[in-house]
Amino acid sequence: MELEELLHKHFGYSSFRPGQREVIEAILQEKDVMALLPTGMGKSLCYQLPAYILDKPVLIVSPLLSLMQDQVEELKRFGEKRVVALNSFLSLTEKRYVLHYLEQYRFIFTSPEMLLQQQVQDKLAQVKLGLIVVDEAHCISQWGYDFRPDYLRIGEWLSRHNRPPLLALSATATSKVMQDIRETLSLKEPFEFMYNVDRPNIHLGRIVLEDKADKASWLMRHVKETAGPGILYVSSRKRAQQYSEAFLQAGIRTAAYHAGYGAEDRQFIQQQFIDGELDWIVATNAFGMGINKQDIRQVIHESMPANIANYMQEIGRAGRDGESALAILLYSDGDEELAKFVVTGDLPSPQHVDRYEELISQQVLPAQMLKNGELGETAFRVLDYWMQQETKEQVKARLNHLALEKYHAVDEMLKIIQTKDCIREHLVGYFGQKLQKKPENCCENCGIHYDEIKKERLTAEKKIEMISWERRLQQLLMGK
DNA sequence: TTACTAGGCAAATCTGCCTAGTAAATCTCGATTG
Repeated sequence: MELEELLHKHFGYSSFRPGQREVIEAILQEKDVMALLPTGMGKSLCYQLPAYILDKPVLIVSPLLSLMQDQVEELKRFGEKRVVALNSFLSLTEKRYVLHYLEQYRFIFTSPEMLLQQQVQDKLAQVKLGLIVVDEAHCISQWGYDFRPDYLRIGEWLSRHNRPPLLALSATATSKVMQDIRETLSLKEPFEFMYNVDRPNIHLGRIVLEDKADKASWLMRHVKETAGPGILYVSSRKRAQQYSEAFLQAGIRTAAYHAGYGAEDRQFIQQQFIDGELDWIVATNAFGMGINKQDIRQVIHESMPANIANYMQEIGRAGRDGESALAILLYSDGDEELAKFVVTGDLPSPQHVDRYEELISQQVLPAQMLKNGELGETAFRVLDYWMQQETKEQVKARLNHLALEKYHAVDEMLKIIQTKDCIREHLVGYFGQKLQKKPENCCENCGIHYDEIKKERLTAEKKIEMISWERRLQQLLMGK
């Protein structure tokens, strides 16, 4: 049967989206694949279809519990029952059950942390997997070194046994991220597919303001004059709270979103935003992964993103429907200092390294440091990982190098902000690509007609109102 | 590095200024605690 026929049979689609066919063919030829596809372009189909063709279980390593849940539900909507999320949501009994019948599932979603548990590995060794997928593989690079070291351990696990082909999926594709993925996962001469990173329908604004207060008044004005849906990214939970309250007082349907909220609240806010019940989300970088909302019209950064990869991911959430969208980065002098502080603030210090070694030599568990409050949980996890890998001096050098890399990444971002040339060209160039064509309203330096965009927004708002009869009808039927 | 907050103090009975202390993002798992 042709691939198209299989696609139609299993998912009801008549044709592939760009990249899907190439990726699937490579997998079927038992090649390792690194596929860099924008979110919302059907990344998951790249493993879903092969799962049916290969007729063997597929293991998907996913960074977020919520992402796993979403994907499990999506597959269930397609009528697939043999799908499971193996994570800490399961009770001990459930986990035991799932592990016992593991080979009977077609799709097994799990976290890196769970994957590294001995009992899980033992069981997986007995299952003949058809494909291993590392979803959102940029997390290896973004989180592995200084946040979730288990991302780096995935590679060790993979190299230990005879594995099936591996598919690394991501939407972030800087050369450094790609290199980290290749190395950590030991991809064997991978087939690589990379989409065009440019998103011509997103206008790239950059506005330099005096200070924080200036930003606040600019934002209030802007948000009142233009329509959402939009995401405002801020640098702290507290500020997310403050802005969302201010917007609410101005009569704008807004919610704050950050990791300080529980899973249920976050799910609820996210759903409200997706359903069009909120105009703005004011969020920390916790918001975004796995969000598939087509009509986000604006993404504004109130403070500097830590690096270009994050920036691209965050603005890339706008305009998935192909309609015009606006990304605005607000900057005031010295913003980079705070960004640098925040991204390196959690790294263990050389003193922590010495202390760790001291405790080891005294035959005291290093976790004592954590109990004494000598350093935070993240810092300890990172320190503990590296101290098991390398000598004291190597770890010190590594941590120093990590901090320098992070500073450098902030500086690269700053260059984008400060450039007097085309911002789009600069951004695309950072990903090793060449800009094909400059769109209208390209970027701040090429010229953006903000007034026209504002008008467009207002018309868009009316359109939304017209559609809402559907919603009203639904409410009537539901008796709300 | 920055910027907000609490607390102390002067001078006046509420307010303002200064200083020291503190906090600033991302996740999962599992052990411990109230």
